[in-house]
Amino acid sequence: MLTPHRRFKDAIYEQLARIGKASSAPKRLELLDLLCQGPRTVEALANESALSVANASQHLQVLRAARLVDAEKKGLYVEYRLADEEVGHFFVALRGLAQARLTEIESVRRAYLAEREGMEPVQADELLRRVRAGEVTVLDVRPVEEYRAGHIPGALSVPISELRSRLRELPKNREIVAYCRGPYCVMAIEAVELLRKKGFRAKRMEAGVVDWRARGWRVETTSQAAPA
Amino acid sequence: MLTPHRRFKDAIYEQLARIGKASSAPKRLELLDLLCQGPRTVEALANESALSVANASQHLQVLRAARLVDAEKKGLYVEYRLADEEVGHFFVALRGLAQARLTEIESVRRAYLAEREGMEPVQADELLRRVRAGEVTVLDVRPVEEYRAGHIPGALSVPISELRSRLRELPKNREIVAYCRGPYCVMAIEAVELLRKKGFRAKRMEAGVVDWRARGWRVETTSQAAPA
DNA sequence: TGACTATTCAATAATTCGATTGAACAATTG
DNA sequence: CAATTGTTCAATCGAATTATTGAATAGTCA
Repeated sequence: MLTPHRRFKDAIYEQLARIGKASSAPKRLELLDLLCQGPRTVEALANESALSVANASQHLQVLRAARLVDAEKKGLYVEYRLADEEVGHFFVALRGLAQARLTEIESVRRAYLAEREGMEPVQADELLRRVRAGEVTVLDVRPVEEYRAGHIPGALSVPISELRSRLRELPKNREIVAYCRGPYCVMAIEAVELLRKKGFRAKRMEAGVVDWRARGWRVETTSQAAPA
Repeated sequence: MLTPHRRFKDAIYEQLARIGKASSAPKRLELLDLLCQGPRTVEALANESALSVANASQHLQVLRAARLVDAEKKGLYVEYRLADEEVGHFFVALRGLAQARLTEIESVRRAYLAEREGMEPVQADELLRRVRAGEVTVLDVRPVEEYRAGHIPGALSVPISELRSRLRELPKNREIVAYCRGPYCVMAIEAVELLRKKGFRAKRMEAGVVDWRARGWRVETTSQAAPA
């Protein structure tokens, strides 16, 4: 009593579940999120996600088995990257669904960000529009490598670690919008706090490059200049 | 050595993983797919997905715990439904990603549909355009309840089971486009086969109502006429 | 070539997950 | 009220996952 029809359906949904399974471990989602910012070595991924290298490697291979990431040996290191833009879009969809449906996420966020984000809730769409229109100075506060791998067109790269010493590069009168890896990354929040304290008009944008890309908008990359 | 920052990230990704976990079992994805077509009772879901009722109920509760579906008691039955349109969009994204990245899906599909789908690969976007423009007669060959729960505007409801006896209702000269639950559903394929044999000009559209909705297009519903 | 490094593999133990079964519960019907 | 029906709960077992550890592999660099 196992019709061909049933076999077919089982096979199809089993394939779909490969994607779900790959997305079912918190640490794998963290790795995916990081990879959405740009390619990285196993070691870098392990460090940033607080995993042992062996453990990170294992998770990465699960992701690779699900065809979500690709690996390429580059010199001494193996570099992992998203297999496809579509993977980023999927991640955005998953994150958006979680945000929309799981109220726990908002609680967690509030508990952590608490008062520091005294930032009035900015109208996300309106802010995006102004960023696109070039009406504000856009700051990418992620590490430079991530900026190089892809950033919002026109954005300046000022990693959070260098921000304090590079304040003079920024306009006092024009509004500044800072972004980082996405809604659950704190770099842009810290940047805005610092900027405001120093008298700048600054806002945080929750969206990151993945979100930008997912909307079908162009992303700028800086080709790595290979030193002779 | 567990910074607040790390705790925060762990908590966030753990939440995201709830969605992934819920989507990690083939049978749950099948249930989701069915629910994308419209609300259903536990029994109906169990039947259509070849699960025992107890088993289906268990899976449904996992989905509910992840806030992907809602349950409502309706008389003697409990009716499950998608918790939100967004869930449908997520399912479409997951299915699309699987289709794009997992070549195995195409193999499985070909192996099953094989020659029967001697159907030339239709340009999906072009077909959608013509359907939207009303340039063709659109046939919804799913069971009536699903048609009622939501269908493509202007579509005629002709369940596959009734198609043979209702051929006279259809135009001989105008092109007919049949759709069903989606790309992995065979009802529309069977419909097109029959229609062609009977001399109609018929094509299959892979997209279903979820896909339609995911594009932000309007879906028509038929309010259930309550019999006195 | 030989030391070194980044990554992966293999084995283990702890945990979680899924299907199955039969009982429990709740609402309806006669 | 008792019988019926639809759904959920609880317990069990086998399978699959995860983190951990230490060893193996395959490259690089001097």
